[in-house]
Amino acid sequence: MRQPTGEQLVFHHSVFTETCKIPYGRVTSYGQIARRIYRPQNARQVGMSLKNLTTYTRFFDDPEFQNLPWWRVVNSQGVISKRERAEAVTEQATLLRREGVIVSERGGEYFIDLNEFGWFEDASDDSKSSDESDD
DNA sequence: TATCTGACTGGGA
DNA sequence: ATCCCAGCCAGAT
Repeated sequence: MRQPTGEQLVFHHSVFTETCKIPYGRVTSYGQIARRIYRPQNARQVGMSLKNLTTYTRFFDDPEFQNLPWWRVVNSQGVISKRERAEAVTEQATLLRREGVIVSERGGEYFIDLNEFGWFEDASDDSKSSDESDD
């Protein structure tokens, strides 16, 4: 893997920063993060940033990235996205359940109800944003 | 340099 | 609702 350009580092840093903002017990989508960092066409790239999380986070000093909550990011349908490391999927489901997120199974996939646990900056979530408590 | 791939999405059939 | 697919764009070969 090559050294990311400064522009890419900015992108990755933005993704990590936004991911860290996702409240405990809530989830958001790759596309939503892309929108939040003003790169609406880069949802796939958001996934890549998280895929290479350990590689990219070492380019930054931010200690908050040490325990970055990558598991709070799912796809726009509320499904835990498939990936090369299949184990990471069940691992993500476990981490989410540990935070109280209800993760149900559908044909071998793990599904989260975004109406219940989804986090969106424009959502009028007045009752659900109060149950935060970092670990 | 050319081509393929993927932790994505939204829209059309 | 489900399936399919073109667009997307940085990384990997």
